[in-house]
Amino acid sequence: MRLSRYFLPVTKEPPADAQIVSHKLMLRAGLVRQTSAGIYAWLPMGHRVLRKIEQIVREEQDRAGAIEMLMPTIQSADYWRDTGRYDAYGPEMLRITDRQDRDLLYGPTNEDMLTAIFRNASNSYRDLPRILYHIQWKFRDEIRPRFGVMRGREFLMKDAYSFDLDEAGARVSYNRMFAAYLRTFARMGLRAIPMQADTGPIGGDLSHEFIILAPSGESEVFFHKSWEEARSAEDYAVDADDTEALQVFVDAMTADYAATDEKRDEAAEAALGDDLRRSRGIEVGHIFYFGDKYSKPLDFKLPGPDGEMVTPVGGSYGIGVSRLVGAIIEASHDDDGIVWPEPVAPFKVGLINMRVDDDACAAAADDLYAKLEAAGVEVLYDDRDERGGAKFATMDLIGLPWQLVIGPRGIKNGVVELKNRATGDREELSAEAALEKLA
RNA sequence: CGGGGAGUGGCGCAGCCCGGUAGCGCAUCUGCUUUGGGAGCAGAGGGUCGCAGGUUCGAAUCCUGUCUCCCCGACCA
Repeated sequence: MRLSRYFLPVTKEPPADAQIVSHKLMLRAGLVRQTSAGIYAWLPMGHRVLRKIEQIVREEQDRAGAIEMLMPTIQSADYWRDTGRYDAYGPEMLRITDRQDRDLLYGPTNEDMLTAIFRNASNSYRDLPRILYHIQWKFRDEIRPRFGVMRGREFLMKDAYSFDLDEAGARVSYNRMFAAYLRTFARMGLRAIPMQADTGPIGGDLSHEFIILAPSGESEVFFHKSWEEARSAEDYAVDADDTEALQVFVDAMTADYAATDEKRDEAAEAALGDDLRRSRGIEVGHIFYFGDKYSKPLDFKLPGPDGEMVTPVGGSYGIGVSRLVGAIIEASHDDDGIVWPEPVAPFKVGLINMRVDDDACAAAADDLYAKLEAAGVEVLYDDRDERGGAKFATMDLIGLPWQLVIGPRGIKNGVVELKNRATGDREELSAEAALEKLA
């Protein structure tokens, strides 16, 4: 993409409304624009990041055996009346009336609808277990939206729903999602810590929040120092179809203490002593088991293997996709701007032509741009008629992992400069070598 | 929802108290010079001051109402 033809409104100063660093940077780097309280338009650059994150989530859901579908944003109130949640949900749900005076709502979640759909379309225990998911916009009329996309009213969420014959089966589905979540966040360059969370009226231990450590986090969290170690997706490699191995994995990942403020265990913390860490955290995912909470009121029963009717049990599993954009920036930035982890970066390379009016420079940059594109490298080519300093500042702000600089100085010596945004390391090398390194 | 604050060119702000017909920085456009970390000089364009009513000869400024946004708190992907 040529920057001269792109839509990337970057600014030196953020609007006064923005408080936290990710919100400021998202506005300055031209990722989003606010259109109402807690509602955002995703500009081209932000949209690319959102899609990258969404795709990683999708791949890991698929790997875990979940099946993608898509449900609507607008739901009939009847789905919610059938589960008894229409009156229970409260003002956070945006209620709408259509021209026939039918009650509709903008979905804040989809348990009610999906359970009804799944119930009507499944016939026996052979249709279980299943995990279905979709990635769709939600609306929750938050009392006070804030922190940009971190607590918006409209947000993109991946929500999955499992259906199993019994609790033992549900635990397997739960474990699949548990492992998938750790891999998902690790692939985005995030260290997410699974923390015991409230299970509500169901009880049990099958509820975890996945927390990213960041000073701007909304909740205070406490954990064993072992979670400070960096981990990659490979550290979370486990065969989702190997039930036993999966349980061993989950047990290992929940062995070390980690709790949110609400679930603190003073005795456990005292036992940790100096190994206890405390931080602020951002919740990027939440998984929980809810038993027959929805299948029962919907009278969802299936003939079991022995001919007896069985009420399936389920869980739901959410990831805040749009929130992750903010969370990643909170976890990865410096004074100059965003530092995108490569897997979620909107472009891999920022190609800078230092002197647009220099024929040799322009020719070399055009050539390298064409070759990068041909090699399938996602490259943003700054071909604007700007001074070098302005281009460097823009590139640092938008945080692409690699900056490839072509200027008269290097051209003279037959080299280009490659800079790593995260480390600041620069090296001079031939255009061919740079191409090979980036392709 | 309770408490606080703010709406003035794209962004950040001043002007309001002490009414007299809108200003500054950044950004934008043109020209010249410049060109490896947000250039300099000269010139130019762009707002009628959230909206509605009222007071007044005259309202961005005073009064009333209303809408929107932000911050703190209780709640949450």
